[in-house]
Amino acid sequence: MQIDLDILFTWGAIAKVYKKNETIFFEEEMANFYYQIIEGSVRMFNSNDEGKEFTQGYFSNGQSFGEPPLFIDEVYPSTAIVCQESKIIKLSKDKFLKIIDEYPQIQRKFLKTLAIRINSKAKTAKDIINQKPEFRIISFLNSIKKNSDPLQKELVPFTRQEIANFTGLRVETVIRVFSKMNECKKVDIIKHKIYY
Amino acid sequence: MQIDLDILFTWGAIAKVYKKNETIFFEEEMANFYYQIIEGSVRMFNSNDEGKEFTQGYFSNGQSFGEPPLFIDEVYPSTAIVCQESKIIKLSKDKFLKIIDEYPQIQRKFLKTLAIRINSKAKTAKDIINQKPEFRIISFLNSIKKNSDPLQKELVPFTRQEIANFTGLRVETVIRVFSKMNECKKVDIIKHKIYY
DNA sequence: CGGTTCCTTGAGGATGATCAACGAGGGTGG
DNA sequence: CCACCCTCGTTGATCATCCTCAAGGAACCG
Repeated sequence: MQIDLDILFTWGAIAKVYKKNETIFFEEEMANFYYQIIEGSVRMFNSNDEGKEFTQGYFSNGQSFGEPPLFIDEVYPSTAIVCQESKIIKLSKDKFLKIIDEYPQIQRKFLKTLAIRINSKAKTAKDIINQKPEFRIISFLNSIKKNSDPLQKELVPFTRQEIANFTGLRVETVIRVFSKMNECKKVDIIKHKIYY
Repeated sequence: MQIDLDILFTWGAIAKVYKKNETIFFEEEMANFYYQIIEGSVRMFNSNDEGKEFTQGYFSNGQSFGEPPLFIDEVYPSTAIVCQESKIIKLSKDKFLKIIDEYPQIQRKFLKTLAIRINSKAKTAKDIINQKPEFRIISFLNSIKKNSDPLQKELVPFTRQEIANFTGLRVETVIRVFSKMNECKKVDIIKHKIYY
């Protein structure tokens, strides 16, 4: 989902540049701003006591993130950091909610956005419960694959650690599963790069 | 979220009685109706090849369910069945979307509802990844507990199997965890009933 | 009181996590 | 061009844990 930049700036939004690995907001922090990425990418994740991380989602150019808590006066369920230097628009919660009220089409688009996210979270939950590391990894690969043709393999633009964080597995497990999948021709691995 | 019954009936909704364990819609089925429970309760879940189930959510009196796919022309990510004889309102997708357009306050409420669900799904995902059966179970117990006072224990109205389905664990594991939690006084078990 | 559903326990096994160590690649500065 | 560093990938051994399977007990309901 993205709101037109003209509208955002008219309502007093500011653009801020975040350095690589800078945190935008923390888990449990009250939600006070609407964020929309002009350029760059953002990762939302949770980490547990032992430092193990779980990635809730990646967001990039043009996308907004962290909006749900704004609608319900809640805290953020996850932490958000930028993966690379990023330019991000920031608008106060009040103004954001006013925009929503003012422009019904925008509200409608948010409804769609949230519906999409619920669907994808439902899918993720289902696949994670399903145990079986290979199953989890395949469903992650499917979720990021652009074309759906199994014959036309594309580069998987994630490190094994990142995939581990997405699937809730450990790096070593991810590596071993990929080795097996390579043997079974389910993926190609060329120079350590994964193609699916 | 619930829409006023007068409005629903005015727009041609009908109420239908479902028998216990009857299926309302299946996973992967196209979403064509809006459903709202007048009386009864509904469970949405996925099951994998080996018959292991994962419960995505329970819904009861007054609540609507299965709306997200309506907004985005999608199929249902899970199956919905009634847990007990239930009276449920059914309205066609077209009419539902018209109501949404017609009444901005209703649209706004749906935005809130979806935001709440995203938050709770994010939490669930986080807790499930966190491994540790006891941790998963406690977070499930917290999510259903009415009062938040740990001293004032209340009956947990779910069977061990149901809790297993919610947490993605096996019955035996759930039972063993509860036995331990009983010893540590984290829960009370009286006549096999669990109090938390 | 018979049947059904739910709960319980034990033994055994599979599997993913953990720990530790090393290899490969890419980029940077001398 | 080489040396160094840093991140990422890889491998093997060991361990803890949850699942599986099997069998039996308890509660509840008509």
